[in-house]
Amino acid sequence: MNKPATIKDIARHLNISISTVSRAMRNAPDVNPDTRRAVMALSEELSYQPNKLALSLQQKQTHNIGVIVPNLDYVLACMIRGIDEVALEAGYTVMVCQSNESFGREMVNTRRLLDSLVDGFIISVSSETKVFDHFKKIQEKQMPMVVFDRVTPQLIAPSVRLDNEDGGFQATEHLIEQGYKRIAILAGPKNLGISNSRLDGYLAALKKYKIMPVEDLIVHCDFNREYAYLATQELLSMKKRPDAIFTISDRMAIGAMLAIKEKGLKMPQDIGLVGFNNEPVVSLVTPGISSVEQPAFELGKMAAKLFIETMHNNDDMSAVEEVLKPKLIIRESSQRIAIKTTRSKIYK
Amino acid sequence: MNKPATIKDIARHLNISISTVSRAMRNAPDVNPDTRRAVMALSEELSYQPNKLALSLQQKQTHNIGVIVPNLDYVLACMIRGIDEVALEAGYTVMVCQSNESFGREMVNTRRLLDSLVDGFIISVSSETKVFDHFKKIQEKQMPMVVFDRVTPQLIAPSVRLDNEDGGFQATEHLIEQGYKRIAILAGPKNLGISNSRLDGYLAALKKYKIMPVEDLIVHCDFNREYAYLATQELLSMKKRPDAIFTISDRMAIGAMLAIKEKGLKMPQDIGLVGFNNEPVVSLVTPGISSVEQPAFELGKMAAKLFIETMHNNDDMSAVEEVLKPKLIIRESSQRIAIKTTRSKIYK
DNA sequence: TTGTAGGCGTTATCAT
DNA sequence: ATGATAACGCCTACAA
Repeated sequence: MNKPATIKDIARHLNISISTVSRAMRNAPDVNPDTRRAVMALSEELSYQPNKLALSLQQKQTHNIGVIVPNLDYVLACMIRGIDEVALEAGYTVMVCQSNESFGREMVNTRRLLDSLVDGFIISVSSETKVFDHFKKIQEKQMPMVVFDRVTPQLIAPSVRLDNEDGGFQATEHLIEQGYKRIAILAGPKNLGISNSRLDGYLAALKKYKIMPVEDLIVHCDFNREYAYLATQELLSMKKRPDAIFTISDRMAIGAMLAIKEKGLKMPQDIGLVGFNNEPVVSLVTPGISSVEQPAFELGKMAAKLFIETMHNNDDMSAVEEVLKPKLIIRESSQRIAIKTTRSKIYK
Repeated sequence: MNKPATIKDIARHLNISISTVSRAMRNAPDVNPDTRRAVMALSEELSYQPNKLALSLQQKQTHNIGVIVPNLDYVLACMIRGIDEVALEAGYTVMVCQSNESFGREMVNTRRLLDSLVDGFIISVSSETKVFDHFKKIQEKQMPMVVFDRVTPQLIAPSVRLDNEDGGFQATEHLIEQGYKRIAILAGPKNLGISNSRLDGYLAALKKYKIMPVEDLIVHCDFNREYAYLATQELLSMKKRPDAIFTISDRMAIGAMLAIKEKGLKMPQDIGLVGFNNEPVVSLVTPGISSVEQPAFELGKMAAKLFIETMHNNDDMSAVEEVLKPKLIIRESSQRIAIKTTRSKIYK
């Protein structure tokens, strides 16, 4: 109906100049209190809203942050909440785009946001991505860019990530302490950084306890339930089957659990199981699955903080690398010592 | 480093006027092929990218859609994927904002996007929201607005939603057909539309089979696991306890299941259970929980389609109301007739 | 076929 | 304390 009011309209109505209105609006020091009051009153009446586009065009910044994520699963959603929290506080609006783990989609989204829609990016790389030119374009434009969660050495930028190696270590050490001897690992795809780090942690734990790693117990498989299910079936049909499995994601843990149950094995007595992420589902299945918890919300907040800092700081921050510690949450699937103390807690 | 090139730069380099460059860029019909080639070549070389802000300012449209959602849970994430798919196709970029079920946050987000950042909205209302002024402001601005998933009569706008009543009906009828006699319902908060619709479906099914509804078996409780757990404990401690429970969300179903297991009752023999949403978790617990599946991805696509239509169509579309049918997925928790045929399917 | 001029809504600079 | 003017990058009459 009535198109939105502009400072021009206000100026005309009040018979003063545009610049005065603009000043009054922004609480500039040198403007007559009466004038300001008049301006405020009228702008209220016309329900004036400053036009962000014009402002952005003029100031060459949008106060938007582009967030590119591969999907919207539980952990990522938590992280985004964290990003959102801090960004809002700092006066930024977050634009979330999901790439569906697709390289092409990731490129399209990045390019779109790059077209003067955002001041910078907070990025978690799609698993399909092996070329990083579209992200490098961001850096060429001198735009702030923070990488989070899925960090890769191929992308030199300030980053926030979990100490994945420590996560792998904690999980494996826990299994060792529970008396498991032949511990297998379902690692993810070989090209994924988090996959290898968690594997490194696993190896480090074995080393600490002077256990020789067995090649057949180290299985690389895709990041989902079906593959984990199949891989576990194979593991369990070995002549010397593993007596514990560490999977580097909860979804994989669920797959493993299905195979274990099907085989008629009991957790934690016959076999131990530990997952990664501590998604809600692991506390809902029976037995509850132990899992390495990520401080996802915190991690998101940290990413946004780092972004803001990069924004307001002209120094090169690309060497900054925040690393958060995970925390192992122990449930029935891996706890065979002192079982009695945990039995009571059926709920939650 | 080098600030982005503009048509102005190109014009200067080529010693032609800005408008000619502009025309060449947009494949206008009346421009000399040679000129065009030259322009194209140079714009390539300078890696020219049109400035979206300037364009939006000039054309008064941004080609962005604001999507406001209460959270990023499984179902909503699917819907957003659907929205994204269609929007991208139509040349729109999606800006997702989550309100965290908070009224205040919802207002802030809406206002921010309203400030000339988007051309319109696709909205799912937060559960906390009881006043709709911030959304009405959208309509006052004559902006397209589509409501999806959580629809409310207080917001007159084109909408896409699930046939929640039918979902409630299907779930309840299924339980009746399986021979359950005293069927309880864990409904959500009374002020939520989807809650009441699913309850209506429940009542309709009872009516069809001439079963008198029992007041004590109709429980309103908050939309989460804890409350459902407590409510179920109460139900099970009644002298004439229900022999089946229909919960209007899967999270509630999980809560109910915990209470049922704790009580030592077996599903589906002693008691039947049906949830709503068909989230992945219901197929992972033991026994698998039957659940009403939403065509979430489709629903999202539909919402975006409706949005685009509203956009390109000046007619009043506020009466349009797309309703999609849900589909009951039957698992072990409710199937006590012909159990043998399902037993084989342990996996998936 | 091409160029000129004005405008989109805002701020910044320089006068007054 | 206030106004006039140019600029941000682009488009669209209208004129040449």
